[in-house]
Amino acid sequence: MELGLSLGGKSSKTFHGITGKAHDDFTKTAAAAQTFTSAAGECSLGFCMALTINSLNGTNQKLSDDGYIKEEDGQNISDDQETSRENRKIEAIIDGRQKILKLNPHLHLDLLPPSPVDRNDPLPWFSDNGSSHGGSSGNVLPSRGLDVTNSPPTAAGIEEATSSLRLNFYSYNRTSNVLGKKDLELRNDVVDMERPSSRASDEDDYGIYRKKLRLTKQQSAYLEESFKDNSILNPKQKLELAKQLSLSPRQVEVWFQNRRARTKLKQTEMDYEYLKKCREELAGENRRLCKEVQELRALKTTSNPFNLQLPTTLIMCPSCERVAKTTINTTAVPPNTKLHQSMSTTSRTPFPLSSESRSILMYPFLRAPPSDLS
DNA sequence: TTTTTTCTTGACTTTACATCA
DNA sequence: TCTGATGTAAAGTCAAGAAAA
Repeated sequence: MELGLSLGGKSSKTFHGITGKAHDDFTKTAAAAQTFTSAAGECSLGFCMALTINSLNGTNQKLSDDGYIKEEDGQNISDDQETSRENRKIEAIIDGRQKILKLNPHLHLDLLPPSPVDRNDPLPWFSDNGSSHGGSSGNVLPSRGLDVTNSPPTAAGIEEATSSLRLNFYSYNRTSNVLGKKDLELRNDVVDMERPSSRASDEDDYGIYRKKLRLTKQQSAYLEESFKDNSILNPKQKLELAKQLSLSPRQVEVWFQNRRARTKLKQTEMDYEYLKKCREELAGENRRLCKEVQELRALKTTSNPFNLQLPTTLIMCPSCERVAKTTINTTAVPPNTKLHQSMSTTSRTPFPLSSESRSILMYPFLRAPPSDLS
């Protein structure tokens, strides 16, 4: 079987990307798309789209039991570039299908492969208060299948369901990367909707558009709570969480990786802002002190007119830790001498010094602030 | 109402490191 | 002790989709 994409209802080209189980579903989709086309008319979107399904035309792959596309003879299906180009339009079809659902909510579509996870297994928030999360219909998990038969879904419900539906819909074997043993185990055990790892572009090797999953608010909230408890999951916790949320362990792992990275980024930004503020405060303090030094120097010049341009020396008594400024070399004056006592008691400096000014004299390296601080 | 810009976030690749057989 | 395989965190990045302008 083969899917054909018809744009404008005039041309029909083959599509190799989806076969097997999806055929029946897409038969419905195609019919619905035509219904949609006739209902909405060609004028509404400027063009009309319909998906039709042709017989399999020598395709070399089939859909495996787990919903993944398998190659039978090793030939890469992406070789058909023309087909790949057509595949890019699948996304538009999906969007169109959403519109179809809005027009005909009783249309039943279930494109998903059988899920190993019990769809009726309630999420924790269900078991807590029994309330369903917003937008979804009852106990039908938004990330599992799309059943629009029973109750007309809301727009949000459609979006939630279809976002995950796309994820399942586009699942296939990861052929571009080497799979680790654990990956294979996870895929076999839990993962039924693992998406391709290759992200060389927004379309994969088969030319199918990658659609981005959006976690529901409930899923995000539950992950947030888990992150508060423990920002790093061990494999067991990861599997448990994935099962509870009906996500793949890989998705949970990626979510936690991103969460850690973005938490760290926010923390770094906060640290930067704090340090920036400290720097500004210190720069202001430095400017104030430099200004005071200038004032003191000016005061020194005016109050000591006889201060000649003689070599000066700052000295500090090792016993009393008092500073003296003199034009003679008194560093060799031994303590407890008359000269030392005279310096210590009467003329430590040529002018009175405040404690702050003394400290400045003791640290004469304090000069004008660096240019980057001023 | 439509278009453009910005932000959020799910997912990917690469690298480095730890552990184990 | 060395080596290769494996798993995973961190850093950087891309891009879809939502939100804001």
